[in-house]
Amino acid sequence: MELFAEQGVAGTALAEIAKRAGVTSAMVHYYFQTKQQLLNAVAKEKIGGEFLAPLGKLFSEGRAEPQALATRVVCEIIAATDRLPWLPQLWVREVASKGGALRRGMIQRARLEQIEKFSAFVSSAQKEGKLNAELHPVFLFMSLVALTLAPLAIFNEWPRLPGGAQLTKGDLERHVIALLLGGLAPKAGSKQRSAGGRKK
Amino acid sequence: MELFAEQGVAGTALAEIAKRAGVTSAMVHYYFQTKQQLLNAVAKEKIGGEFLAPLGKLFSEGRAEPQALATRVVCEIIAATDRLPWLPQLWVREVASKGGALRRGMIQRARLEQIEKFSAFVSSAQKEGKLNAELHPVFLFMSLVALTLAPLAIFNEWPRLPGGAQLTKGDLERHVIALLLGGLAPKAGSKQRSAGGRKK
Amino acid sequence: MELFAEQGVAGTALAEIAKRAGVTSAMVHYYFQTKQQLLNAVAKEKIGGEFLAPLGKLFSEGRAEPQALATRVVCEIIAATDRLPWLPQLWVREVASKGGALRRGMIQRARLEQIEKFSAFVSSAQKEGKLNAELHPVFLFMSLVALTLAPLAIFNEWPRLPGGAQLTKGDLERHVIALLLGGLAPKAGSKQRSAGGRKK
Amino acid sequence: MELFAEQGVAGTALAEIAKRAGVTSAMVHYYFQTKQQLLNAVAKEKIGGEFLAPLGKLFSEGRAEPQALATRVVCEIIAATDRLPWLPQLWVREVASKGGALRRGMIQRARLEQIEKFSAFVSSAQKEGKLNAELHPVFLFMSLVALTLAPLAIFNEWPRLPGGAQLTKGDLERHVIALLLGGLAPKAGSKQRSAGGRKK
DNA sequence: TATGAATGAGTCTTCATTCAT
DNA sequence: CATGAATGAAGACTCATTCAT
Repeated sequence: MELFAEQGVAGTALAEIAKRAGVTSAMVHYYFQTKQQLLNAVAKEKIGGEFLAPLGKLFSEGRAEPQALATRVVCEIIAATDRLPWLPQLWVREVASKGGALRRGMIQRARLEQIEKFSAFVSSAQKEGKLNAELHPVFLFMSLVALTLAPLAIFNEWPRLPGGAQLTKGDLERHVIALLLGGLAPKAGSKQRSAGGRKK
Repeated sequence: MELFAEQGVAGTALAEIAKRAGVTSAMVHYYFQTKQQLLNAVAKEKIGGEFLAPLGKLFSEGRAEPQALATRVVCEIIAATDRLPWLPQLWVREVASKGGALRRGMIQRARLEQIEKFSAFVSSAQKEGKLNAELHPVFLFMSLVALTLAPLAIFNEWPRLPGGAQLTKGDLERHVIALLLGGLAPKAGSKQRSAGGRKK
Repeated sequence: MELFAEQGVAGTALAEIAKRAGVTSAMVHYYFQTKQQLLNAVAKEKIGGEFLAPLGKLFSEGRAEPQALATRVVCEIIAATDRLPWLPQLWVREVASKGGALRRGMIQRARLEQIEKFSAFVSSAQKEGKLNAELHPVFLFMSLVALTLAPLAIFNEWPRLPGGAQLTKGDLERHVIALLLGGLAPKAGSKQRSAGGRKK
Repeated sequence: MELFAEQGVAGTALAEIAKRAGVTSAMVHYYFQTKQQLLNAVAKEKIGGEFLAPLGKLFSEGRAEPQALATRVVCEIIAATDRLPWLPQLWVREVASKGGALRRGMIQRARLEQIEKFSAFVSSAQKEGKLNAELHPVFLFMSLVALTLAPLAIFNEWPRLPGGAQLTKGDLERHVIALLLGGLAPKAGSKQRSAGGRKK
């Protein structure tokens, strides 16, 4: 996963993986037949088992407030990147990218298992007035993921800030939660109209 | 840019680009010396000139309210993807990805040209109490980009929703702006109960 | 033999044979040491035992008329392909082909065991005027084999005839025997002069 | 063609061909894209142009006696192997063998272009009583080819005969023509009865 | 007797790059 | 300015063979 994340699936030679594992590339074929199958196997185990599964539990558990749920989701995603440091990179490269090697599988798995539950929950919270009604349930899920994984993918090579400080995961977590808590809160009255419409 | 976005830089043979352009690959080398330089040149012109430059103007223009600025930035990014349909893909693949072919250049350029101005503006707005003080200026910039480009990169192949509806850019724009307007608003009271942030 | 005939010896992986036999490829090596030896062993048993041996008997048996012998040889060869459906293919591929895996062994075995007896018999029949004197004893043996096995190897995938009929082994047998009986008969008079002789 | 004939198409590495031609294997791909296409190209030119085409002419030319035609076909085939020494081997290996790399193409081409004309000619000659009526037109064509090419493929590595003499193409030609002239001749009366029928 | 694990050598194929023309 | 020809380096995959168990 490290190599796939760092160099992309296409950019990683099986021989390199084999070397890192202390074996020959022929042996990798012996066990996995093909590069794609190696990826599938290891992705299912690592991403499915150690990222999506725990995440899914949050959705299934007790019906918390949407705000609390979102907060926990963000924390869970960020915490997952401690266990799986390659996750953000792999996500942008192989899930978010067109033709990404994990895209089809992940989107389908994520969508079926997670998003529908989450969407339903969001929709009902919106109807109850507990959630900003202008948010879109599906995009909200993407937003959670994008707000966390994309910056993590980027700032891991981020140059020093002007002041010299380095960005931390804690900073990101606070930022995202702050943004979300504000953004999720239901609109007070009708005063705020969704400012800028699009032309096209 | 289309080919780079669809197949990734590494996955696109120079010969393919040459063919699409109606020339030989030897000629591409004649003008650009190397694949990387071709990429740099065309990225500078296309991304620098048609995406970052217009975006930079927004920051330099009149000192708007932060909320209004964020809204305009989001609209501008999404509008840019009409002119540059390959932008979201290229961004996730080659900017957001470790080792992405555009990463170094883009991050540096973006950082120098945009982020510092933007950060300064955000910081001062926070001090004036016009902006949620818990947000992080640098991450806020990333958030704007991630909230728009990442979903655009993903949902262009998104399967039909359960209801059968297809997601549109307009949906995304409304969603992101709604999230941001809420998230940017300064905290009203002490607890995080703020039913509806209000701008001062 | 089936796999060797269908895909050629070189084109058949030992693992495939092992799988078909319900064992591991390591075990095939345990018993046969090497692919070539496996082939030799199985060819000796199958081709030697079930094809060449019965064929040899015909030559050793009572001294029939050459015509009757040839007829019986043809019938025997064609009948053998009922028991050993892979025979024609294996013959063209691995015996008739230069570098064929069975070539050396088969040619030597066939030559020693069969051809000399057969040649002697043919020669003496020619001297007695019972056989077309222009035939060549060694080539006559090859002709018998080629006239039967080559068409069988080919027409097993032969496309439908124009009329839609499918060729059968019976058709072939009748054809070959008709050709041979005519060809073997001693020249009646002087009418048919072997038109164009070649020098080289 | 030499390498393909000696070692089979599957057994010949492109690198070997390239070496023989004094170029790199990458260059072979530059011109032919793939091994199969190289084979197709070269087979079309060599077999199609230098073997099948001249052969086809014989069939199209003046309506000779069947015997004369068969004689000329045999001579032409044998003569072709002087120009194309690899022909017999390539024929047994890649045309006659199941899964042979040239099989589909050759069978189709040969069948369409040659066999139907030839069959029609044979049939009509049979009806006119000029040709042994028990022969099968399609098999007769195969017989001509098999009687010549198969022995040529085999005896090019044939060990010395007992007497020490080496077989020559001239010997083969005389033998085949003798066999054919006898075999083609119409049955005199009813004397010769197609001896051994098949059981199955 | 049997096999799972392992591998070295080799195959086809791709591609950025070079260069003579 | 432009290109056809050419190639070295690399990559995925295959397979006969070995060996410890």
